[in-house]
Amino acid sequence: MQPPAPSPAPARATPTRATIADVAREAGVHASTVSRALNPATRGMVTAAVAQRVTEVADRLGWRPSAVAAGLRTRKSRTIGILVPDLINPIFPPILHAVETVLAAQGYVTLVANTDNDAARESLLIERMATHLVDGLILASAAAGTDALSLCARFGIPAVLINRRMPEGAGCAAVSAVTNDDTHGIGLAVDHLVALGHRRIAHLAGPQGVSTARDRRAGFLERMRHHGLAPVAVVDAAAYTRDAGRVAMTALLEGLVPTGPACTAVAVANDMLCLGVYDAMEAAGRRVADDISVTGFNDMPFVDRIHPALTTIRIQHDAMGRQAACILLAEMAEPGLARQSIRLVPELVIRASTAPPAKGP
Amino acid sequence: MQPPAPSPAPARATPTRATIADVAREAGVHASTVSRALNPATRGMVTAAVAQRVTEVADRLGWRPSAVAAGLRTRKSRTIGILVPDLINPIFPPILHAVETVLAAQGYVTLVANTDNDAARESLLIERMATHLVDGLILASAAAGTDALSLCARFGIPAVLINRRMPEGAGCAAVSAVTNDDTHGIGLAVDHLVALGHRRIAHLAGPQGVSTARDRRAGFLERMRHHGLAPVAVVDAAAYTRDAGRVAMTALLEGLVPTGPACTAVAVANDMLCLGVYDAMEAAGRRVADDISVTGFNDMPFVDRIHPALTTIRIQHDAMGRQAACILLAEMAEPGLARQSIRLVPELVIRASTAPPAKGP
DNA sequence: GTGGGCGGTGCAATCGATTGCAGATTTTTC
DNA sequence: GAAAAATCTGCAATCGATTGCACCGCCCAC
Repeated sequence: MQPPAPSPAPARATPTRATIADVAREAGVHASTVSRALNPATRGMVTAAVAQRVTEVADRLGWRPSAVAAGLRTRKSRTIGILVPDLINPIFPPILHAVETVLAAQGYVTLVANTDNDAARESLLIERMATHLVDGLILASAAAGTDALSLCARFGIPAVLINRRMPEGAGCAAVSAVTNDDTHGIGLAVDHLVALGHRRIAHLAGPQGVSTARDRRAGFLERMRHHGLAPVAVVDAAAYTRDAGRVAMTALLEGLVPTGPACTAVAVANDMLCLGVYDAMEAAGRRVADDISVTGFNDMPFVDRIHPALTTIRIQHDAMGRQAACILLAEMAEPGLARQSIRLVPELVIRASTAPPAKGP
Repeated sequence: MQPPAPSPAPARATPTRATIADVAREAGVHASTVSRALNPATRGMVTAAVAQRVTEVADRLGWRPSAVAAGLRTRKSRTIGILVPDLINPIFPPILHAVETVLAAQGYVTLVANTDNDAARESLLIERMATHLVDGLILASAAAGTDALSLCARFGIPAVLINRRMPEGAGCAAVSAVTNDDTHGIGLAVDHLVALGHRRIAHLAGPQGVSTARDRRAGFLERMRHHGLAPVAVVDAAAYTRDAGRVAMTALLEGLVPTGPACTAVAVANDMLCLGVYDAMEAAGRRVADDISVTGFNDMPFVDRIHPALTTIRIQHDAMGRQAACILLAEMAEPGLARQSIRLVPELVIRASTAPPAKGP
């Protein structure tokens, strides 16, 4: 553009972006001065007039900073990685949205990836993100038997867990976490069922590799004991998926798992599983609420519209995302900061999937 | 680790990653040789023995390439940006998942961001991604009156549209797109309703700024004409949200929009709107299917479990994501490639929200 | 036996921005 | 009015990997 060279079409072939050197030349100052003038943090180091002129030239030339070049020098990419076990599960998008909103406001960009609940894939993704020099990592995919945390430590990447904690043993104090009070939450479901008059209650648990499943299972048993009740049965689903829920519930209905007398209610570990529970009950000709009451967990979007509308435990998606993002920002700014573990309190949402037990035949 | 220096804790303070220079020194070769040995594409340029030795040393030192440094030199970040209007809408996660799977297999990492249907935010995000030197962009957020495409052109970033096209005028030929055949799809819904015996059919359209809404609206009108029917009413929702659907349907039910005789069926532009339609009908004491049949669009997850189960148009989430990713990869590799526009064909899924019209009173 | 060819390596420049240091200028202070 | 301090700006090194070019041997051929 500036040298009207005889070369045919540099304009089209290479829309070469202006660099800081171009701006410097045009503004008649040194590149370092341009850098200082354009960086809000260092603007104060140059004369107002110079800053003004440089800014104008930069605008005119359409200069955009290269995060890559800056990142190489500063070892900061202004990029945060987020690992999610399964984006298809509707509880994650709202959490992600909150995280992204907080981070975007601070000028960060987010690298989102699905682990598909696969530890190997998770490791690969963390390595790749390390390669891209992410400044921090938000892990919603924590599970037992995973290298995630040790990889982060090895690469020196600050991390915050969200929704799921690490298993107790695995140096859980080493990393901050924002989770729900799952124990308390499932207790609310038990209380509600008991209050309705249920005594024969089963638990459909999640995959025991993740903390939400373990905590809810333990919380269920504890709260049942508190009420002086013995659980009719506890079945573990293989994954937090609709199909795993269907399979587990089918097993429960067909007596394929050791159970006491037939249950009148089942507290399910998660809403996604509940969809499968509904499927299984429909297939078996049993009616939700009328025959067996069902409670979920998460209050994920749209479960108020399924039939019958699901009684569930509402978690604080938004607060969870926000808090995690804030903690991560704080720990990135000051790595020595004490780790914190925030437990958000969930609430019971009563809808139509729970009802008093049918009077005995 | 290797030099047991007296300095207190370099291990903790700076887990300095090994660089290519460290590997070179340790292996007794020049850095450029290391680079060639470690890059699969250039491995052939060095002796097998050297390659072997370098690889071993790199492993031993735990060397990881710096995508940032490489990116600065090569002007390729191996990063792809994806812009989504609203991640909360469950049709996007499956699409994203498909895109991510294809790209991850090629070693790319994805930068996902929500535009929240806000043009300014979209521009900001594109600029930020340009700053991070994304190699390509997948835009699911295309809407009229947006700078997205011109920004991409300015920054020289290849882009592929997905789900939504650009408005006809705006140089639509300049960019590839993978979309649904929305016109055909909504026609299937009309055909189905007509076959059930409906004659008084309304259309609840989406926000007319986006192509899916425009095409479905046009397709609806066209197909009605084909059947020799005049639409009872056409209402535009303000956005593709549950609440906008409720508002629009309420207006329709209360006769706030010019309508002919009361409708017996409404073809809705999208499943998310349908949730609001159900809300509005419930509030007005009208029964879905029994009083008014409802069809959706997208077959988003879980609409088979709402009550009554939604009759809708199924789109090919997975194929859409895959194709878009493949096209983008191809265009990145060969920028001169002719643009292509792929139109996927949707299918009708009949469930319980549609029924023959009630016999007149 | 000498020249050409070629495969393998090293050298050094490069990508674009940042930053410690030093020099130049101005301002403040006694 | 001179010395000291404060303020600006330029210089050059740096971050880590890539790559065009040159060079060095070695092999083969004539």
